[in-house]
Amino acid sequence: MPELPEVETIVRQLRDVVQGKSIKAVKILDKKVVDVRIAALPPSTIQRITRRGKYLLFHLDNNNVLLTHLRMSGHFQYGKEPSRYTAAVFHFQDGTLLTFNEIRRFGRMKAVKEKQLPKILSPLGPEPLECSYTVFKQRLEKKTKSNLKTTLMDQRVLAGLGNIYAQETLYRAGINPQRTVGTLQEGERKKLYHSIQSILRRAIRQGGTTIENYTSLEGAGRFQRFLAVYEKEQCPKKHSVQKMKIGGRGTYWCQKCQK
DNA sequence: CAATCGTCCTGCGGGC
DNA sequence: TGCCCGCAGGACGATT
Repeated sequence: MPELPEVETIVRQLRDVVQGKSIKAVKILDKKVVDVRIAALPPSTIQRITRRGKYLLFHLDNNNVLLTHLRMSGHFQYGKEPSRYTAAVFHFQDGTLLTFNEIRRFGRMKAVKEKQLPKILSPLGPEPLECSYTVFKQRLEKKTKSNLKTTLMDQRVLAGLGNIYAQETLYRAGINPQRTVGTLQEGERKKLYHSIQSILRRAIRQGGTTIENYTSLEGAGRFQRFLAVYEKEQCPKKHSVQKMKIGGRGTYWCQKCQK
């Protein structure tokens, strides 16, 4: 499940291989996943590739943007022939190709105008890695009665954390995911803030986490080596890890390390 | 306001 | 061995 570090990794790799290239033709194989209007756009060059939260954006000519969300299993492949999961194929002027693939068909790619972006992206909270502690604290203040882990995954509060990194940051901060936001002491909140910063940075450095479907363009990420609780039986201190549902989502945590 | 539930969709694992 | 069933999960809307 691509979260911020995985999307950031993919964005960086896409920049290396397709930024600046001219799109000759787009073939859409799954109309549910990919907006058919994309095939009708005038021939364009990929000017820039950016990320906002878990969204990935291809900025084309004429202020057109391909707004992409990978959800659970969306992924790109460069220079490989389409597979049964390919939703769209981008053919470039130089003869190379990029495929957008989606196994579970939850991912989306749509065409929007640059001008529409502020409005479309306005519900999103700040970028975790560009967010000061003061802003982080302010964001949490609006959710004092809510469950902490669910709040970390709420894209309107902070944009980019998903199920894996919410659990990992809480472990590192030593905080029980069942806690309510308002019960955090100042010291705990600071520790959580710093955990988010360091885990996301490290995960990006490691090329993301590869669990099941996620592969970046260059293959597997390496952060799964550093996971402390997610899908683990023991935490790094060899305590047994619990699993429970929080907000309907599987949650791993250590009863001894997280209070 | 917060939590829960249903929906979308497919692969996979458990059970028999 | 093979089939069927149910689960998982990000976002979002509807309901409790």
